[in-house]
Amino acid sequence: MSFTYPKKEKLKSQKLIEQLFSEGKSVSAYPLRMVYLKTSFDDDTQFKTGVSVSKRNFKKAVDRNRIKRLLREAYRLHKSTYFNNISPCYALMILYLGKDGTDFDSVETKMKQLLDTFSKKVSKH
RNA sequence: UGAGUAAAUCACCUUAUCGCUGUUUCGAUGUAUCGAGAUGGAGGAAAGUCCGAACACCAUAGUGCAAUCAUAGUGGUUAACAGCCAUCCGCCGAGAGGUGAGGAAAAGUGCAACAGAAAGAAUGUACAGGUCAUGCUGUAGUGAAAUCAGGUAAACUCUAUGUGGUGCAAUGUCAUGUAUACUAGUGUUUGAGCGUGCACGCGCGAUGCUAGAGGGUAGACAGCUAAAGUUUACUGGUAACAGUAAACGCAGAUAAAUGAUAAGGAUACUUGCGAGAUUUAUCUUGUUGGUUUACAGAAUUCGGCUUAUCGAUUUACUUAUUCA
Repeated sequence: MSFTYPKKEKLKSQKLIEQLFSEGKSVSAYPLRMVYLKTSFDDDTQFKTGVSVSKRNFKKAVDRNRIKRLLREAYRLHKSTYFNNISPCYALMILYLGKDGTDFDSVETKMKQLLDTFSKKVSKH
């Protein structure tokens, strides 16, 4: 697994996302929260991940874009270190719950925590 | 040099590493992907969605009436506009300039603070004049306005002109799925209902329409970026703008790309320290550290308007002072 985040690994199907939010479980490391669901994909990808920032907390599109970019970047850089030992397929959605802006360092540390707790929780079962 | 006015331009940069996305070339095969290379990848407002269009569909979007809304000196400009340019007039400013919702008050209705006897209905008080007599006439006094065909139309109104609707989630093709099922009402050529309020006309229309309850899909491609295009030069025009020539080929994402990190530099501000100048508390400059670098993110595409915006630069002009 490399540091890439191509189109295939993005969660796009509206149906799957609805299913994810209604049936999925979640872990959180404030201000981040990850919803996940065990599933399977038609193509070979193991994970499909989406990123979301509430319009309620960030009114301006620039701020939302900025945070989504930071989230994607942090996910991209750290997913390989935590996901190598996981075998089943998962759909993931990472949410940003905070109301204030942030920087890359804090997002990175929180992302590590989040992925760590996720991988531990999943590998138990 | 100070103060100011009006236009125009720019919107931090460079390198390295790791990524995202469009196009294209080559190679590999499991024929749809992978790998490698090359090359594009946010704005002046991309924003608000306020006007005007292109384009698409709604019977050939057709006629009349009504309503609504918009515009409002004059002339020009444009595909079009409520925009823009020029100019007249009013108001503001010492000026460069700014600003205006600038058609009509003898069609009608309404409204007018304070002051004042009285505010659209009539005349009161004082003085003077005049008459047989009388607010009959003038002056004073209040006020923006006191009979003047008064003011007011960012009050109704009238006049002139314009105005069909829905918007790229339009629309078309392919794929996938399915229910021409059930209940009630209504209707089938003597026509329910639909297409804009009404009327006419025209068209669609029975596997219909309305209501209830319920089921399914929600993917791909086209539309989708060559355009009333951008830049430069010349010509015409006071100008908006138009014409000619040359060059360029300039984002196309879709849970939505254009990013992250590190280093260095630049701009502005500033703490401390140092130097210089003088008007002795200001300016110029060196260095170290710190803080800044705004508003803001394409979503069918253009022309405008409006709003947000740290700052920087250029040009033209006005005015004050000094010098010649």
